[in-house]
Amino acid sequence: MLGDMGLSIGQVAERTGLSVHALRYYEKEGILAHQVHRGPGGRRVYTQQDVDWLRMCIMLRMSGMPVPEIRRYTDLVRQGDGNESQRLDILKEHQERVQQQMVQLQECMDLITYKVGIYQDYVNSIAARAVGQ
Amino acid sequence: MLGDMGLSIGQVAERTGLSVHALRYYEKEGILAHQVHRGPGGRRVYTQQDVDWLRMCIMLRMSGMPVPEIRRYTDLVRQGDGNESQRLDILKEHQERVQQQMVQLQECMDLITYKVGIYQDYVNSIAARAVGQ
DNA sequence: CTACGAAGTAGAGCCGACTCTAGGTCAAGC
DNA sequence: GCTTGACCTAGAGTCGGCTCTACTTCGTAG
Repeated sequence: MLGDMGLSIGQVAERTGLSVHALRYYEKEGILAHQVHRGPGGRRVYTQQDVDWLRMCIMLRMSGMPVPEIRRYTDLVRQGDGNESQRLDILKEHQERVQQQMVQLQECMDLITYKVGIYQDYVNSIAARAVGQ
Repeated sequence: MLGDMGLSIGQVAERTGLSVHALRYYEKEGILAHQVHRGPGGRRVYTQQDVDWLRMCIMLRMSGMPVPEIRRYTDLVRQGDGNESQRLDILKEHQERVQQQMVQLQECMDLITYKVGIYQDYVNSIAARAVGQ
C-alpha cells in the first residue's frame, strides 16, 4: 500500500483494465502525459491523474486511434500551453474518422439485421410446420 | 475478356476493392461459398454470385467478424439446406457484438466531442482576444 | 532463513489479416 | 522470337499492439 495519492502498477491495472505489461508498454511508447514517479526500489507510483489520462487513452484506442497518434497528442499536452489548436486538429480528425466508422458499422448492421430477419422467418416457418404436423 | 458470366481475379479485385492477393487468401481460407471454377491455364473464373458473396464477406470483416468465423458460416452455406438455425445463431451473435461495438464507439465519440468542444471554445476565445487588440 | 508475491528490465514471441517475393505459365502484340 | 502483362503456386515477410519470458530485486509472512 502506498499513500492514498500513490498507486502501484498493479492497482492501476485493476482500475483501468489494462495489463501491467500494457501499462509498461504505454509508458515506453510515451503515452503518459507526465513522467511516472518512482518509489523505493524503482517502482512506479501512479497518481489519480495518470489513471484518468489512461482512461482517455483507452477511449482513443478503442475508437481506433493508433498508438503513434496518441503519442503525438500526448507530446502536445506535455509541452504545455500554446498548442491547443494542434491538439484540436488531432481530435477533430479523429472525430471525423470515428464518425465514418460509425456509418460503416451501421451499414454492416443493416445488412446483418436484414439477413437475421430472413433466417428468423425461415426458421420460424419450419418450426410452425413441425408443430402443425 | 471472359464471357459475360466469367470474371478474372483482376476484375473481381476491381469490383470488390480487395487485392488479388486477398482474393487468393480468402479462397485458401475457405470463405468462398462455392469453389471457384478454373479456366484455361488454371486461371480462376469468378461469377457474379461470387462477387456478391465477397461483398457480404467484406461487410462481415468490416464489422469485425474474424476470418475463421466467416469460414464457419461459409461452411454451413456450402453444406446446403437444413442448418439455417445454426447460420442464424452465428449472425445473431455477430449482430450482438456489432451492437456493443456501436455503443462503445458512441461513448468514445461523446468524449471526443466533449473535448473538441472545450478546445474549440478555448481556441476561439484566443482568436477573439487577438482580434480585439 | 526461506519462500512468496509483486515489482523491475530487456528483449523475444504471438496473432490476425493480409502483402509481397520468387519463380513459372501463357497469350497477344511488336 | 521476344517482351509484356496478367495470371499461377508456395511460402516468407510485415505491422500493430500487446503478451510473455528470463532473470533480478525487494519486502513481508511463516
